[in-house]
Amino acid sequence: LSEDKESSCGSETNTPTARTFDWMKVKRNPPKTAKVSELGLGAPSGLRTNFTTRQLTELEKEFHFNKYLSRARRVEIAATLELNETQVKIWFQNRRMKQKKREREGGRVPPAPPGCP
Amino acid sequence: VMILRSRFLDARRKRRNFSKQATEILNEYFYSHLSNPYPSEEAKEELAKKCSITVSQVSNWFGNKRIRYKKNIGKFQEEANLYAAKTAVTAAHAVAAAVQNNQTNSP
DNA sequence: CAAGCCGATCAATCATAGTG
DNA sequence: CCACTATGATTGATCGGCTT
Repeated sequence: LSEDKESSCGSETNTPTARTFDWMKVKRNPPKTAKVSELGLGAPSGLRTNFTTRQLTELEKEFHFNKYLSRARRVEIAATLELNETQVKIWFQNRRMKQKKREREGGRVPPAPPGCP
Repeated sequence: VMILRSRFLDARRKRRNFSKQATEILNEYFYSHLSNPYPSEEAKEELAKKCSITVSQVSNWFGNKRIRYKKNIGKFQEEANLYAAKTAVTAAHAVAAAVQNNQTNSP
């Protein structure tokens, strides 16, 4: 027993400690937002889209109405907000997770024990 | 696009650094599992309790730590060695205890 | 087989806390 | 007091797995 095993490293400068493991090499593919199909579309691929306040407000409004979107509704929203259907879909996906996280982390600690002006 | 970065209303972002001890616990786990620093949900809950923070905060901490670590491994070399040594000592103690305990026990 | 969802994670960024 | 760095949180988007 006792042996240490470096899970798959090919060329790590064998330092006693701190080797290079696979998780350190993970690289995500760049976002494929905005396809190249449309000629000269202002949306440069590989960039995190910055939603405008208007878009976020509308999405939020819709979310309170429906937690899940129908295909038709999604197309409508996407067109109105000038976003891809995928972006709208992903937004709702993330929004649902966010809400769940809040609910879970919800019943928490309102008590302000130590000093709290 | 101008200065719409307002992020109006982010009062909740009144960040507070974790206690020195909490950071100590998180780093110990991180460096003792450097080959796979992905704590399970159960491990996160345990760490959260020990650190007196939420599970989400534990997740955030590991997420930030992993990204920042691999972004500049060299910058964390010292820290890595420090904790590696620390856990090594703990492991040694455990092994020593195990050996003593196994003297009369063989599989 | 393709599409949507979930859960976890990534990666870039924001805003603040800490240090010099 | 200010510049610069360390760090917690947020979030659009990706990855793998499972379901529909």
